[in-house]
Amino acid sequence: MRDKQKEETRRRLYHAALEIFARDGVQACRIEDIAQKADVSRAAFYFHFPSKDDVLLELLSNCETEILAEVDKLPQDASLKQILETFITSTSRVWSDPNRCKMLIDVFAVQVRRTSILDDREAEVVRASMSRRFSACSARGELSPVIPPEMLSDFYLLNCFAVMAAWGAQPVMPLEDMFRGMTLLFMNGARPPNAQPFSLEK
Amino acid sequence: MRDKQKEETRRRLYHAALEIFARDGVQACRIEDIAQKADVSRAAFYFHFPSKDDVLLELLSNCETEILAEVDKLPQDASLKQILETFITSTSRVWSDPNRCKMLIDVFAVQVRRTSILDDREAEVVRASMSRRFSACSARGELSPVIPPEMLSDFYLLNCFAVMAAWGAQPVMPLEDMFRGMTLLFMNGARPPNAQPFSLEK
DNA sequence: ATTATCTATAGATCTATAGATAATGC
DNA sequence: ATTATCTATAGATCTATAGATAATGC
Repeated sequence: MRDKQKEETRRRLYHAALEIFARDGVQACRIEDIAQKADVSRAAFYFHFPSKDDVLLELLSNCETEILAEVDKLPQDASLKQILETFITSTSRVWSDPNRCKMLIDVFAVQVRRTSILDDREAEVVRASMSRRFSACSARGELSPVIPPEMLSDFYLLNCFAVMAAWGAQPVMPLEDMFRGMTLLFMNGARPPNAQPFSLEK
Repeated sequence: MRDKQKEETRRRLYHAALEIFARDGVQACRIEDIAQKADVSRAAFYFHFPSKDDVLLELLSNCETEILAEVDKLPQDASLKQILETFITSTSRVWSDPNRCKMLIDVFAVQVRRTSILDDREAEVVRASMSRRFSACSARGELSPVIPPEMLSDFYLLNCFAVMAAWGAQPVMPLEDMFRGMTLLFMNGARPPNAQPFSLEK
């Protein structure tokens, strides 16, 4: 009963925060307004969330769970094409939500600051899952052996985040189309189709 | 004389801020401490910089100027290889500085939040210059014609920033080596060397 | 005299914490 | 009685601004 009340308060604060973020901006908004909308004191907000940023990380975590729900339905031996198609479709659906997309840039910025990009892979479920998928595909020869598959996966996800941040700032085309263009670039490279492999001096 | 005094105060505040950032972290540090180190009042800081973030943007701008000084020495018709070599060498030299590199993640986060990634290309000198270089290379057939060269340039720079942020968090190898690996991935793609071009359904 | 630079300070907001309230476990 | 949740509040820090000081231009 006490636990239920606690979760209910936390849930109200979470949704109130997202509303106020969307209205005033994450940085500019006052925690007082969030608490007021959730009918609790300002200090109650801090009891549940150390800071505004932690609300954004929870939003990210919820979105990741939604995305993974679809990707995890694929069989263990799904092809890279299937995996990326599914990931692109679900990610663009989840983040195209007109309220969520306003927070994309802030979510990205928090994510950058909070997690050292190379570390802590298991803490982020999408990162962990995609890393395993990329490894499986690499073992089947679907990826270049030059770079470790976990690193390829990290670079791919980072490019996805960049696409989302860019799209959040200025949605010139559907998010899904931007993902597709970036994915083809990631897989095929920026050199012309029939050119020799690109190399550097050293 | 008044101008000289103003610039001198601003310069002192800028360097004091970088010292305090390196000591306490950008988010955690107090502006009071910066002002104290520069021997001015806290309000004087705000007179020169709207916020801590603006100090970081000035740091970024100074680094960009250093990097461009070398890239701009190259002839108009420099090859993509020459351009990327020069960019990688100067960028890794500029940011490997042990004091600067502590701020890489914060600089990246500010950059993400401040500039909508697709907009305002001319405001950032490196972005503008690399965009022109990529366009010239594209016109000579050195880049894939599928994606506009300005977009390729943006993606490349974003990957550079990602590499820097990752390296700042955990420098497992020299920054320059990370740049080289990322550049080869960017140009050649993640598919295996002799595979067919990767495509998606749609 | 006017203007730009900077200080002193008021008011807003945040962060930390002592304590009130109500649920839980004995 | 003990503990978890939340409030009230003190103290820290930030942001905005009125005004002091000193340089500039007439």
